Amino acid sequence: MNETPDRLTIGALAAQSRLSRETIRYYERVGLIRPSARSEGGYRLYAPGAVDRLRFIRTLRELGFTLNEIDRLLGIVDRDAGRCADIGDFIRDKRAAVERQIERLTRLKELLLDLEARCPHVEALFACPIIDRLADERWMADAEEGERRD
Amino acid sequence: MNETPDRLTIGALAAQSRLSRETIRYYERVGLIRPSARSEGGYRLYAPGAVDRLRFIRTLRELGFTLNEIDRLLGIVDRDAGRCADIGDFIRDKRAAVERQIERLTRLKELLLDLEARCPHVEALFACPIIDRLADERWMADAEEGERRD
DNA sequence: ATAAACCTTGGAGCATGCTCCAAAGTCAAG
DNA sequence: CTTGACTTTGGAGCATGCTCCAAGGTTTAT
Repeated sequence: MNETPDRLTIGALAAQSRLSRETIRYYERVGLIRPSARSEGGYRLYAPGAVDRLRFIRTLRELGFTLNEIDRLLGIVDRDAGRCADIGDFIRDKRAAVERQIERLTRLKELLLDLEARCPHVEALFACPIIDRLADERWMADAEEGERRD
Repeated sequence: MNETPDRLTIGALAAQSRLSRETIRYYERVGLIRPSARSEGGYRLYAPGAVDRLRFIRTLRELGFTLNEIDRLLGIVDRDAGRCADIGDFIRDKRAAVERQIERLTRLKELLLDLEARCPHVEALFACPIIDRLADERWMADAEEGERRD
């Protein structure tokens, strides 16, 4: 009594989600996912929806979210009103952070495109003005409030 | 004989770069930055350009670059032909990764905006279709090549 | 009924990137 | 010339997110 189209073992889930078995078990330990059942012998069995859940987690990880932040968003997925405390603030802050990151990445992309165009001539690379000055306040993280100069 | 407008101590540099002294020393240990001089008593003294260098590093860190990747880009800054080996490939790959990340973040932003509009009514949140289905192939990391299903 | 392929738990180990500390020396202001 | 703020080195410790392993049980194909 085991794997069927709607009961994946951890290995099958790993293959479909492109995460390792170990990572899936690790995510279980920290509370991000649980098998929907166990076989008689104790094997974890997952519903097919677990594949989407893990891809959601993987995507957010690749975008720089911590497992803790992902857990908060999964609180919505799980309709867990408890984990949704202050979720509004969280979402607003995250959206703002994502917007800032998009802006910065866009400027970084331009720098990289500039560098790319100068390759493969190292001399030309060295002449890149942004790199040369290492200063472009439109791109770089700035001081923001709180900075005091002596 | 010490701090002047063009000879910052580590504390002043930390304040201006918004990194801690400890972090700056750590970056020195791993080769990202070096003081341009030392005082008689052994204090690190930095040229003002160090502020930009550290802001460059901080920005790239915040965008998800590893210290190792940052070191490669600093190889260009330092006109170090040695560290520039294969830099063209590196830049191309990075530019592509940055582009992909911008795309994904843009879609994520849309999800977050949707969720934000549904706040603060938890019921409405739970009704978010993307969250509900946890599937949006336009946004989610996908399988790509290499995935085999049994 | 046996082998190959899979799974279990528990715990150790590791890479990255900091962060903190103690004991001691340096510096600038009054 | 003392005091208090600052700095030094070296090393330990820590948070995150995996990753690997051993010893053993389960499944399934033959």
